[in-house]
Amino acid sequence: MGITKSESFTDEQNEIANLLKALANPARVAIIQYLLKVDSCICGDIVNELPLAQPTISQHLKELKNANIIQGTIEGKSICYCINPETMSKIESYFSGISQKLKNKCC
Amino acid sequence: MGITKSESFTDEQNEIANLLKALANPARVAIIQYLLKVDSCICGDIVNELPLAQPTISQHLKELKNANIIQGTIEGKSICYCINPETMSKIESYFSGISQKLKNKCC
DNA sequence: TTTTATTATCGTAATATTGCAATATATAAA
DNA sequence: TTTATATATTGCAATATTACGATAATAAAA
Repeated sequence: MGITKSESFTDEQNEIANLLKALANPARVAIIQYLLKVDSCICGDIVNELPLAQPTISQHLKELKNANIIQGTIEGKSICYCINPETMSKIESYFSGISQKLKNKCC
Repeated sequence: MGITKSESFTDEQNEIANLLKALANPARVAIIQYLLKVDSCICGDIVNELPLAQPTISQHLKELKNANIIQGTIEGKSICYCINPETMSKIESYFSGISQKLKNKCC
């Protein structure tokens, strides 16, 4: 059906799935890596960095923004995007929790 | 186009994206959580646990297996699935690396 | 106001994903 | 061998995602 049965799962399960979905694309991974690389926050030169058209980048940024993974602040006629450390930290906690639990198990 | 321009990105970027894509679904998040909860490794009673049909679960397990996030060993007439701790640890490292880098920046 | 630069939105085509019924396969038990 | 149990595969319908050209919206500069 192409439609995920979100109602069948917990809010937490859906939240994690949505966060990971926002990151689960090489272009968006590249955007995050670029945002990490540049010292200061950057704006629309992500378009010059990646081999994708401007509307495509804009769409990817929107998805990252919707998921609260990045945030953008208007700066003159351009927009400065940067990573939201809180969301990243939430994702990190999720995986470190899993790794922790796995240490006490065998397979 | 629905097609991701994978060739335009690095192997690492594609690898991370693929790992996250495998986890980016509430049913698969639920499967992972269930696998974490049960002490011993389990088999096909995931089907009884989740509100999805058996072929759907089987497909999700296949995706998790393809991504090396879980592994299954044949045990009699059933199959015992468990989480692959190495892959999980790889994902954890990726995010802890990001969080680490973010500590030295501001936005 | 007009121009220029920057980002967002719309519309659309190509492809991917999700879910399930039906069915196949494999293995143990009778 | 037949039957029962467990899992996988196939085929399909509904929906989602990815990418981009065209165009709109916004705001600074001329």
